[in-house]
Amino acid sequence: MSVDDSDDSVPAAAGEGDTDETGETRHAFWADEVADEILARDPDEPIVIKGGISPSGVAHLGNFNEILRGYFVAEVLRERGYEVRQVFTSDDKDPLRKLPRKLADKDGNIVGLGDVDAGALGQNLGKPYTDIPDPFGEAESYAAHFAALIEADAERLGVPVEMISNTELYSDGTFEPVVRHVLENADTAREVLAEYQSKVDDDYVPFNPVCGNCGKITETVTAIDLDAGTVDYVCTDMTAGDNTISGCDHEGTATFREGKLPWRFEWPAQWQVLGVDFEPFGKDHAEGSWPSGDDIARNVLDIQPPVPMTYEWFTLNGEPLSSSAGNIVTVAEVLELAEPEVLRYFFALNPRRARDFDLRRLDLLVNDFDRFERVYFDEETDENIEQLADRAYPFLVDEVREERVRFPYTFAAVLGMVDDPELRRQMAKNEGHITDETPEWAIEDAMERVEKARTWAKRMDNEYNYRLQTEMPDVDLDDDVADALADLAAFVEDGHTGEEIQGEIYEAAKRHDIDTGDLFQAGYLLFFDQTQGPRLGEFLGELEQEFVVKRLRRTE
RNA sequence: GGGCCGGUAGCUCAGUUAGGGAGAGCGACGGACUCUUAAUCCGUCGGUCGGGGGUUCAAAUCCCUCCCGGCCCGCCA
Repeated sequence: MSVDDSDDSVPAAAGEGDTDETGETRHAFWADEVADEILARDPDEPIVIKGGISPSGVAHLGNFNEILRGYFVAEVLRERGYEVRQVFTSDDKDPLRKLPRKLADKDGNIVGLGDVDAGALGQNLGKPYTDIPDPFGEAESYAAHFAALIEADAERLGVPVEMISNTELYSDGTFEPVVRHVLENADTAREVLAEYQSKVDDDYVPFNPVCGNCGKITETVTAIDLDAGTVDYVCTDMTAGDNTISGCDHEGTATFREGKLPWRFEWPAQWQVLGVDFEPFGKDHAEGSWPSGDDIARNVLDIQPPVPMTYEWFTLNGEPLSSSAGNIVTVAEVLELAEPEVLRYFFALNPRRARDFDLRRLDLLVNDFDRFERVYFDEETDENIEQLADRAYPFLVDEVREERVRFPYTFAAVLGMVDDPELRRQMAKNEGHITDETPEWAIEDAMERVEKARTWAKRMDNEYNYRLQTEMPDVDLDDDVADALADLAAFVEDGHTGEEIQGEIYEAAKRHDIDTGDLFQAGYLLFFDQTQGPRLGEFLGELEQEFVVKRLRRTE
C-alpha cells in the first residue's frame, strides 16, 4: 500500500544502508534491521508477524505499537519480495477481571460505564471476553465489540491486519495438540516456569478450564486424563489484583478445547500454531513474559521463538497513558486532528526511545512530518534525517506524490477561522500555498487539514481558536482609536489589497498618534471578540468589502 | 531490595550496536520585507550529552557508581 511494486526505478540503495568492513549492513530505518534479523533465520513464507492484546476495553494509541511496529517490518519485507502475513490476536479467552471505567461505542465514541448496564456486565467477572455479551447489545460478544474497534482503527491507519480470535484457536482445535503436549510434559513445564514465577509448585497445572456451571475461568485442576483428552477441576475462588472472583464450587470435567493455557504458555503456543517470525512487545513484557516465553518455546514446545523487539512506552501530554486516570487518546480521536501519515510517522521513529505524544503541541509533530516529507522530496536538506526519510517516507503515505500540498498546520488553523471554502482557497492562494496550476486533488487533500487543525484549535482552546464573528461584539473604543478605524474603513471602501490594508493600519495609527497595538486590538475585538488574532490587514482583505466597512464603522 | 529500558539545547529529535568534529528543526531573541500577531528571508543566543569516577592519545558512545522517569521481579495480560 505504500510503495509501487512495479516501479523498478526505486534506487537499490534505498534500503541498503552503509556496509562496513565485516560486510554487515547498517540501516537508517530500524525496520530494516529487524528484517535482516528475520531473514538471517531463513524463514518459511509467508513470514508471519504478530501483535496482540486482550480486548479488555478501549484500545488507546499506545496499543497500536503492536500493530504499527509490525506493519513497518512487514512492509519492508514485502518490498524486498517476501510474502508476509501480519496477524493480530485478540486474546479474548482471557477473563474479564475488573470493569473498565471507560468504554467506546461501535463508532469509537468514548462513554462512561454508567452509560451501559454496568450491573449486568459485573455479573460476568471471571468469564472469557468471548462469553460476555456486548454491553452495547450489537456485536456477538464483548470481545467481538472491542476487537472490531481495533480493526476499524487499523483500517483508518491503512494497515491491513488479519484479526485472529484466540478463543477460536481453542474451539476449532488449533491449540489442542499444544495443550496436550504441555500437559503431557507438565513436569518440564512446571520446572521451566518455576524459574520465573515463584508461585509455581508441584500442584501447578498449566491449564485453566472454563467452569461448565458458571462459565468462569478456573484455576484448580485435580486430574489430567491424556487418553480422554480431559481435565477434572473444581471451580474455586480466583484472585485478581485486589479483587476476589468467587467460584461456584462446581466439580466438573473439561476437554482441552474448553479452557485456556495460562498466558506464559499461551503466548509461545501462539507462536507455534501461527508460525510467528516476529513480534514486537512493550517494555512490560521485556522482563516478564519474554524471557519465560523464550525458554518455554525452546524447552517445552521445542520451537524457535520469534525475533523479539521491545518498544518503549510513550506518554500522553507528558503523563503515562492510563485508562484508569483517563489519560488516553484513541486513534480515531487523533485522526480527527491530523492525517494518518502523521501518526504513522510517529510510529516510524525509533521504538527504543521513550517519547511524548503531546496533543497540545500537535502542530510540532505535524511540522516534523512535513519536514520529513520535504527532505524525502529533496525540497530541503537535513543530514540528520535524510537517510531515514529516504527509506521510511514511502511507507507512510498511500501514494508518493510530489505535487501534494501541505499547509503549515498553524496556517491551516488560521484558515479554519473562516467557514467559507472559497475564502479559504483564496487565502491559501494569496499566501502562495496553492496556484492556478495546483491539481484539484492536491487542494482537496490539503483542505482536509484545515478541518483537522480547526478541531484541534477548538479542542485545545489555544491561540488559534478564533472565529470570525458574524454578529458584532460590544466594543468600547477611545475616540482617537475610533477615528483611526474610520480612516481604515474609508481606505477599505476605496478598494485595496490585504497587504495594503495591513500597511494602512500602521499609517492610521501613526496619523492619530496612537499605539499600533491599540488599533490592532480594536480590530481583533471587532472581528474576533478577542484581543489577538491572525495577521489582521491581510485577513480583512480576504473578506467581503461591505462587511468589513460596516464592521469598522460599527454601523451593523 | 534485585533486574531491565529510557534520560543529548527551552521543545521535538538525530548521533550510542562498531570510541575521534556536539548536530538539525522548531521556539526564543535581534533584524529585513512601507507591516509586533498566520507566511517568507537573514542573523544571534542556546548544551558540564542526567551527576560523579575510571579505561584510553581520544568517551554522548566502553566500565563502575549514583540521581530521575517508567517497567519487571505476586496474579494477570
